[in-house]
Amino acid sequence: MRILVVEDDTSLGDGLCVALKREGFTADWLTDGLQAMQAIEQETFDLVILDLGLPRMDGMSILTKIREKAIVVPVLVLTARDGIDDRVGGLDAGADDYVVKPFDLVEIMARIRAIVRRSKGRAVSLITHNDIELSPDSMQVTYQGKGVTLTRREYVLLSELLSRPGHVFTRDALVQSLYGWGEEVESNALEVHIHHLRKKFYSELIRTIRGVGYVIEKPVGD
Amino acid sequence: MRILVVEDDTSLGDGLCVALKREGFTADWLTDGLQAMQAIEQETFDLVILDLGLPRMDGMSILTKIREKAIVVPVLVLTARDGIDDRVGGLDAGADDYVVKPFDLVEIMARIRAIVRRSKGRAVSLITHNDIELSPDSMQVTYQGKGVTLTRREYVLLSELLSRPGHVFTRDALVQSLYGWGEEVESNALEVHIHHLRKKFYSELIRTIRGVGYVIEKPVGD
DNA sequence: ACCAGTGTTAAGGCATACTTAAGAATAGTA
DNA sequence: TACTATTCTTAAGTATGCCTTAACACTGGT
Repeated sequence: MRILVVEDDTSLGDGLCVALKREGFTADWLTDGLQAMQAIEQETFDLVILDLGLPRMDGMSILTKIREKAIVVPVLVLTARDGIDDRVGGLDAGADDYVVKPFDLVEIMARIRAIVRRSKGRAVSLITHNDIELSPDSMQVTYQGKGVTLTRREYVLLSELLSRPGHVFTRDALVQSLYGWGEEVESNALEVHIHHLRKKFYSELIRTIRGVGYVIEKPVGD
Repeated sequence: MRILVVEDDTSLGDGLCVALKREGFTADWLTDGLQAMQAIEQETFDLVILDLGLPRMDGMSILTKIREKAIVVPVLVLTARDGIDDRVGGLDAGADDYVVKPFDLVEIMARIRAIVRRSKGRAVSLITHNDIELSPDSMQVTYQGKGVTLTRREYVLLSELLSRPGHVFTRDALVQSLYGWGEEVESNALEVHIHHLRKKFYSELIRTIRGVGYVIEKPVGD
């Protein structure tokens, strides 16, 4: 579950990222509006948390452009002002929710969970990779047409890797997405799970980048 | 099958909820328009029963907003007035049906079942799975031709699971569809009901996904 | 060839789920 | 309203299987 935080206030952006990671999300953080727009176009996020006051390209323009380009991603707007017209403008421009700064972390987390839950219910995004089909909606996985039973950890790990083929996930990133920040694991549990996944599918599925982490190869052609 | 009742008249709202629960639905009840709008955005309901005269945000605005936001949920509108223009306005705004107060409980229940059936896209209101037949209308269930007596909770649980074979329902989702948010349950009641269902049918009917929830296997093929 | 990093395997611990039964709650009836 | 029957929840004990651990084998890089 990948979330992009676009916020130029350093302490706020950092705090949000930490809090998000603690909740088990993967959080990326950008402070620049133009960079953010490019990231949104090129990568896939499950949610964008968008401050309105940004350098180089303001939040409202980003929001408008996202909807113009029909990019399907929920957006949670942050603003320092609490003017009604801003709120209305934001919602009109296609924001999924709206939070006025300063906000309570607990509250914003609840809203984030609500948005993510909602959007998951809508989009039936079926992840496909070679002969593997993974439907986040029903938690079902098939390989060459046959159903494959994955345990919870295996499922989380696989869906994380499959969410961005070609992207190298560091061991730390994967461990974090499996366990959050609370309880660190101090053994080779991750490697064991990788092993099980390779066994249930085929061993070339997940490539090891020695000293770094793991990747799923991009399908041919790309 | 989860239904949201939005009605500021206490006795009417309460009466509707009781009647709905008796029919095997899960009913949540709100009296405030704004709260209702938020609930509709954040939760998932199979039907909204909407009074037009509401505090803070009137029914027609809610209805309009639901359709603006493209939230997919059937709406049954209640109104005290019987003016034709209201009726037309409501239907134009996207109501699925329209009932004028005071109404007969039996009649409204029939309409509710009709709407729900229609929205599920089932021509025949009969859910079949292997040797199990479940008719939403009468709350009757047969297994291998013989009638099986299910209690209300068992029925709700089974119909929820059967509504989407192959879909993994998380424990939370099932608890919510059984109880709404009125009364939370804090024990293993869900597991007990699952146990009873397996006993009344066969234990392989419901598969456990450890750490996640439960599924009914898709029949062979796909 | 050595060493750090990674793969493989198996077993024990522990969280999760099942089972059972009894006491609350609810619905039905007079 | 009170009484009874059914249904639901709670709780405790038991069973199950996933996850971690750890020990050892392997692999690639220097």
